[in-house]
Amino acid sequence: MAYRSTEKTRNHMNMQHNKLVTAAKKIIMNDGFNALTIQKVATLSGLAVGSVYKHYPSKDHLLEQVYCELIKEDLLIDLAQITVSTDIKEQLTTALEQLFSRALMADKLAYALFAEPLSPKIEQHRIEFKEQFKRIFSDIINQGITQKQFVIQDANIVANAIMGTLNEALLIPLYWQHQQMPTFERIKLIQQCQQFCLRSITYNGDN
Amino acid sequence: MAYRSTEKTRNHMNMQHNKLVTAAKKIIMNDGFNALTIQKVATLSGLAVGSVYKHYPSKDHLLEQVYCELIKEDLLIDLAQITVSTDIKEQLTTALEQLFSRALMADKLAYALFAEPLSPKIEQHRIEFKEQFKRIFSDIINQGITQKQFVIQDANIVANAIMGTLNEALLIPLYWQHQQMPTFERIKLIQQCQQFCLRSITYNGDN
DNA sequence: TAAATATCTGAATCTATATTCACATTATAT
DNA sequence: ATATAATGTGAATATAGATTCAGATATTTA
Repeated sequence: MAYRSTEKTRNHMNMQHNKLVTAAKKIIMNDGFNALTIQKVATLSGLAVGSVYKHYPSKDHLLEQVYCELIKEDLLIDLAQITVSTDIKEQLTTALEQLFSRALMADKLAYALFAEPLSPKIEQHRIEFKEQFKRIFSDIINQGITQKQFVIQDANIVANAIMGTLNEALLIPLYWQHQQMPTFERIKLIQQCQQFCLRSITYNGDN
Repeated sequence: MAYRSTEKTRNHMNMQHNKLVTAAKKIIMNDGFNALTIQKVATLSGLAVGSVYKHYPSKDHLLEQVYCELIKEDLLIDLAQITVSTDIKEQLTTALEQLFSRALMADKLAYALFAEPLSPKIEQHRIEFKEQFKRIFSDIINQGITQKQFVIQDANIVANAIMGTLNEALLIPLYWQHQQMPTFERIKLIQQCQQFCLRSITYNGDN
C-alpha cells in the first residue's frame, strides 16, 4: 500500500544524479561556468528541466557542488608530494611546480575555477580554496624564514603574489591563446614562473 | 522655418552629457560596474531612461567610455616621473611604487577597473590598458637586462606577474577588507609588494 | 505666432534564464 | 490489480534589466 524508497529507486536516483553532475562538469570544462544553463545540463544529461530541481534546490547549489568537486579532483595540491623532501627550499620548489603544472594541465578548467567571473555564492568557495592553497605556501615560507633559508617578509603577501602570478602569467595568457600552447612552451612558462617566485623568497633563487 | 542645432542647444546637450557621465562615474566608484543600471544613472543624473540613449547607443558604449576615462584619470602611470632618474633600477622602483600606490589610493575604483568581472566588450579595454602597464614594465626590465643590472628572464612573464601581484596582493585583499586599511598598513603593503617584485628582477632586491 | 524639427519622457516591449507546477508516468506494497 | 506515493515532464510563470517608441515638450526660424 505504502511506497518507500528501495534499493532500485535509490540506484536509479544516483544514476540520474551522476548523469547530471557529469553533464555539468562537461559543460564547465568546455565553456566555463557562465555558459551553463539548466536547459543545457538537462538536455545533455537526458533529464527534463524540472528534474534537475529534484536533485538541487537551485542552480547555485548545483554549481557549488560541481565547483568543489572539480577543484578537489583536478587542482588540489598533493601534500604528500611536497613533504617528500625535508629540505624547505625543495619543498617550496615542489609546491610551486605542482600548483603551476596542475593548473596548466587543467587548461580551460583552471581558468574557470580560478579566474572566470562567478556568482558571489561560488566566489565564496573559490576564496576558501584559494586560502587553502595560500596556506600551503605561507606555511612553507614561514618555516623557511625560521630556518634562515628564506628572506624575512610577510608570508601572506607572498602567498597572494604567487596566486596572482598563477592567474596573470599562466591562466589568463593561456586562456586568451585558446589553449594553443605547445608543451615545450608550457614547461618553459612553468619554470619561469617558478623561478620568479623562488627568487623573491629564497636567497639564491637561480637554483 | 527650419531648425538647426545652435550654441544654446549644444551647450544644453553637453550639460546633460556631463551629468550623465558624472553620475555613471559616481555609481562605479561607489559600487562598481555591475551595480550600474540605466535606471540608476538616469535617476542620479536627472535624465529620463530614454534620454540616456540620446547620448549612447547602448549601455556598453556608455561603460566603455567611462571605463577608459576613469583609468586615464586615476590610474595611468606618469612616465615623466619614471624617467626622472637614468638609473634603471631606480626607474623600476619608481614605476612599481607608482602603480601600487595609485591603485591603493583609488580604493574601490581600482578594484572595479582591474579586478571586477566585466562584460567582454569592456574586458577588451581592460586588456588593452593592462598591456600598456605591462609594456612600461617589460621595457624597463629589458633595458635592465641589457645593462646587466637585472636577472635574465622573459620580461613579459615578469610583467604579467607584477599585474598579478597587484591584483591578488593589493586590490583583492583591500576589497574584501572593505577598504578599512589604515594608511601605515597600506604603505607597508606597497613596500612589501614592491620588494617582492624587485627581488625577482634585480640582483639585490633588498634595496 | 505657427510650422518644422529636435529632444524628453517613462510605460510598454523584449530577452534570457531561472524556477514552478499541474499533469503524466513509474514504482511499491498489499 | 489497485491504491499510494515518488519521480519525470516541459510549457507556463517570474524576474531583472536593456531597449524602444508614441506622444509630450521645447527650440528654432520665418
